[in-house]
Amino acid sequence: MVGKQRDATLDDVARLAGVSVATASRVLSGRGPASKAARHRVASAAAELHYVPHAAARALATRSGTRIAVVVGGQTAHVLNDPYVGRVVTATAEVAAAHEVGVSLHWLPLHDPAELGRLAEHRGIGGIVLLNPTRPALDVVPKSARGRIAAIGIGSRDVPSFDVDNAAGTASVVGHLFAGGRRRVAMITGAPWLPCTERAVAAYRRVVDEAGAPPRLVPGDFTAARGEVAAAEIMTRWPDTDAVFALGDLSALGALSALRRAGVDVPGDVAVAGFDDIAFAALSRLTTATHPVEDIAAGAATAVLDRRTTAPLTRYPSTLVLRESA
Amino acid sequence: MVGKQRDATLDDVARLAGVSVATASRVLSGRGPASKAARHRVASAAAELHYVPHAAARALATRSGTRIAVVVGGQTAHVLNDPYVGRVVTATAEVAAAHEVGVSLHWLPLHDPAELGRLAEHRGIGGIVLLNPTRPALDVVPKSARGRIAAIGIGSRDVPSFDVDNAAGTASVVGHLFAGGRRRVAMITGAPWLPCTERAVAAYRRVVDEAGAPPRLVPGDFTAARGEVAAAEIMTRWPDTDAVFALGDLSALGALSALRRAGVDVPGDVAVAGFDDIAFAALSRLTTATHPVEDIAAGAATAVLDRRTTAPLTRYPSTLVLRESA
DNA sequence: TCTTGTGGTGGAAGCGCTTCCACGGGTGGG
DNA sequence: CCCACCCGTGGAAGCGCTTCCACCACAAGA
Repeated sequence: MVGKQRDATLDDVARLAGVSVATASRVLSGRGPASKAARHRVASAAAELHYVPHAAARALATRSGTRIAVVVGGQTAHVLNDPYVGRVVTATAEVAAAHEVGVSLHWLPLHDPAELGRLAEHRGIGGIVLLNPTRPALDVVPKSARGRIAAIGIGSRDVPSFDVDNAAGTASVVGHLFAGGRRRVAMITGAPWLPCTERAVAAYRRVVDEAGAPPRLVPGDFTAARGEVAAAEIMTRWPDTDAVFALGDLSALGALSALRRAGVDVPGDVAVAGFDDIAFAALSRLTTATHPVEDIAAGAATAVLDRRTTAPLTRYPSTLVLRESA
Repeated sequence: MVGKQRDATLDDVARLAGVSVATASRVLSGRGPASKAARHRVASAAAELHYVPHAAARALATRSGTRIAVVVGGQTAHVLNDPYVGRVVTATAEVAAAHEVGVSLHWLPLHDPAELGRLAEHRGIGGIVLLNPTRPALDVVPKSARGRIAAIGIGSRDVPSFDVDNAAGTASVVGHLFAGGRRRVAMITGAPWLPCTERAVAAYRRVVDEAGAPPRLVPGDFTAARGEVAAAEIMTRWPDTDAVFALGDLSALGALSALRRAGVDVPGDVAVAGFDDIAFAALSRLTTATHPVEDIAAGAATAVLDRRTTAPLTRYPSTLVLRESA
């Protein structure tokens, strides 16, 4: 039987290494001075005992948190009520596990940063990952926590945040549409107040503009239901539309479904493309661009754990996935 | 500004209530004796100060964990690589947040319980939620943790676990197929080694048997890709099949897609039904039965937090959702 | 009246870690 | 050769909570 005796404590490591707990602590946490000799002996003692620091004790002593909070804005909540949040939380929980911390999920009204401030002050929280935060929301955290913890965003505009390269992804999809001979390309956007939507729309406008075509924009909200309705709106307003690009595969699939049901030949009459490359895109033969949600979330979680609050905007590449729909 | 001063500690509460920290601790944790008077004064003091116990300190003192671990069996991992795990983790993280704990996610080879035992012994873990565990896997936890923590399963057979009522759900769907006049109903199963698959298959057999029809079983694995292939297998082996029930909407959707692409009229020639009622089922007009994953996960998480390791099998009801595919 | 209980209580010792601080023995310069 | 000085070190004081244990009323039995 392995490990039947109690887990090794820092005391055990120190004793085995022949140093004091103070020294052991210093080398293991990498803070404070320590001679090469001490450093080495402590390290091997720790390895030998399979020492794993007790997260709770450490959190207590350092007044740091024991878990990282993933917070979703209230307004955004229903809109993100798709696998997206689940994927973020899952990926975060996975990197968290490796760092001896946990993850908790919070739905907060981000337009009122007070509540977020309260969360940041909370002694149990060691870091915060905000989904699509606004600038003031992101700013309130360091202020409330007085620099104790880091907060970084996923998918915000001009603040430290991680996200897919919306602009490039959008450009590649829309570009492909034109390259395929389409000329009247409409777009179903994401939730209008989200930064990622803005970026994507801007990219769409640019490509369409370069092609000398007029933009055809219909607001969306990432849902399949809205995609269905939006597709109908598009075909009513601009019957000669020959391609639809939806921000988010769910909406794209909704549009695809509505179009086909209306007797439109896809991709014959109208091409349809999405963004995200969710599992269902493959099944439905949807042309789209990838969105490495897990990688992004893992990056964000790692940054928060490292207290890298000043991380630059990090954009993950999106690659085009060609299938039958466009 | 709210809460700019440091969070209230048990000491503050005790002082305000005019009792010792020992007494305050007793009433707040509900353990040990306390007079009505003390009980009341501590309670109101705590309320007044918005006291929230420091999870890390408590965990340190009680040698309990600070997070609940969600573990997915290695063999099961790739098979559950769909939104399912994400939904479980998300729901768990949400109830965990209310209890001042976090959740971490672990992919472990459950056929070798040693690793799981190691996890159970780990000082940071306060409870374990196993996805589709086998009996030995579930048993190793209390043994390794010596009763320190609770482990409960989601979707296991005859052990304390939470799950949807697979049998009833399956029966209702298959029953509906027969009620609609179908007579040669095939089934695409889930991963064969999972208990939930067994239960569903048994229910399918029963209904088919009562209808005097022969069973037509093809193994599945919950994926859309497998659903596509399985549908083809079915139509080859039993060309007169007039209905396909797949355990899991992903497989059902895969089957639906493959069938239509092969020129089969659904639901005209062949009816297709699934199980889970995932978001996409609605979009594809798939008839299915609900699977309240979030409720189940929340129930499991709550049980673990309450250390209710001896919980009985809890089966959540599944309701039939009629749409166009069957 | 004097034991024996009670149920309620507070003091104090940890849980495992970090970190302040004082202290030692080596260097270098004067 | 002595005095700074500094690097490396260990002692010890917490972090906020739980819980053992001794202790104090009282109330009830003898």
